[in-house]
Amino acid sequence: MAGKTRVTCFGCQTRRTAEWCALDDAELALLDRVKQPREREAGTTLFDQGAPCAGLYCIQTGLVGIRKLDARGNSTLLRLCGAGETVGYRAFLRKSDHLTTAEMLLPGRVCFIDRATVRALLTQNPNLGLRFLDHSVRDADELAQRYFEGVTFPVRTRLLNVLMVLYERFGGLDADGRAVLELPLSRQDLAALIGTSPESMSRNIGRVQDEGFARFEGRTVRIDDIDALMRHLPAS
Amino acid sequence: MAGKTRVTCFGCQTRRTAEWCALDDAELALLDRVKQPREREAGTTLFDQGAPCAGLYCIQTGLVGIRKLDARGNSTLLRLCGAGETVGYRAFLRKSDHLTTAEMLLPGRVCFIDRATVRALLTQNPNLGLRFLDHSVRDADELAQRYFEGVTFPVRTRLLNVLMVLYERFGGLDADGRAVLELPLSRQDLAALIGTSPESMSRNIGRVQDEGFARFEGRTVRIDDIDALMRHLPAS
DNA sequence: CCACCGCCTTGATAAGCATCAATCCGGCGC
DNA sequence: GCGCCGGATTGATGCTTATCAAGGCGGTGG
Repeated sequence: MAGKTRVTCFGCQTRRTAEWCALDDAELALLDRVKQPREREAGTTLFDQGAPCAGLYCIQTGLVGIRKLDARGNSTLLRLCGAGETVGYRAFLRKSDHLTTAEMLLPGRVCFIDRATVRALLTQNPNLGLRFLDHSVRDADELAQRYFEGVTFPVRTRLLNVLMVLYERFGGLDADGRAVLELPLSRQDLAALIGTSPESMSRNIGRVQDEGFARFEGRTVRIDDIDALMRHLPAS
Repeated sequence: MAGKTRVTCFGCQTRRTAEWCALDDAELALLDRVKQPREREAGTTLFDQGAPCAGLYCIQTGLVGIRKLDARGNSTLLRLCGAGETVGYRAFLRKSDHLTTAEMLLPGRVCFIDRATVRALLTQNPNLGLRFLDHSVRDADELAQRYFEGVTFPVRTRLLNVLMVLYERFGGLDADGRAVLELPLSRQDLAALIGTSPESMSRNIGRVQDEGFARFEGRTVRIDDIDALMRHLPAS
């Protein structure tokens, strides 16, 4: 136990921004009792495309990537999920197999909540369903936006776009007050995130560097002039 | 009134497959009282991208296309909605402006249900929310699939794909037992539906004709060998 | 009938992108 | 150190697609 805090759902900071804040104390106690927290390494999967849905996964720390594959080995990152987010809920609500794979991109702690418990909580507390409804609507809106960008904008534009999105989520200012972003992704995952090949990603990174928008050193990105970058983006 | 049937929500055949089947008789009576049915011509819009959400639209007959535009005139058809479907619910649930435009592609009758009524019904009947949750999950799944196809498959494959989807929905067999599909869309809308230009659509139609998959005569498509067509599709 | 207009097609051209292949780089184990 | 391996880059090539431009085709209204 030494050095390993026992985190209850009550004390879980991320819960407040998530679906589970709809629960009352009794329901939360149930959730706390049955949840199965587990530390997971980067690269491991929470569930795999085509597998039946065993339950939900609530991310406490770390980063999860939602992937979609096809028979010929094409792979795409549909979205990134961070602390507080619950993944796997669509297959659960659909009552069918997972259409995607959830993979740990950064190590972290994830709680598993079995199907039966979720079903019990959902029937007992209608507000929980409404929270999932909110989540699903946001997901759908985001996917629509990504589809639109995917079929209308070239790779360079999508790259600049995703850089801004990642900056808002993972970026900050360095000691000199300059914008810095530590990418939580490999180049090939970055490519998969905007739906292109690693080679095209590499070339376009070089291109936006030549254009002076950003400097890439490994996984750290320095953005010299954020305003200039944003002016080059299409109105979103 | 002659020749114009007064359709109540009770008698509405399409309701049974839609969100509103969650309502009891009293709630249905309320819906029937406040709903505003209206015949709409092709080309008119139910709501426009950027406009505030006034309420929901329940399609009785006809076909509605959900469009997304950007400042530079790019247009994409995100999805087609037919009889029984309710559109505009995402903006309503998000409590913000519409992110898309809903346009009549075929003429038909659409009922408008104002915001206040929907909100009242939603708080009163938790099952209604769960129905919308189902709808939203299906939308999100479909959009994920479309995004994946959009960034991984070339136009020809996406065309064959959409032809099969449209065939399942609008197709049938002619007198000789051959598969026929009457397209409810212009060529440019067909192009917008798979995220390409009208020129590329035209060329790829010619190509699948040369390959013998289908024959296009105006908006009617004759598919000689459906099995051969399906074998050429990537495993979905 | 003719002019007009939108939709569709076709052609020519250039840009974007995937693919294959070779190379380079950094980390890790031996 | 040395070899190995996966990720990343770079180059060469060809396919795919967008774009611009021109022309056809089918309506509708004068």
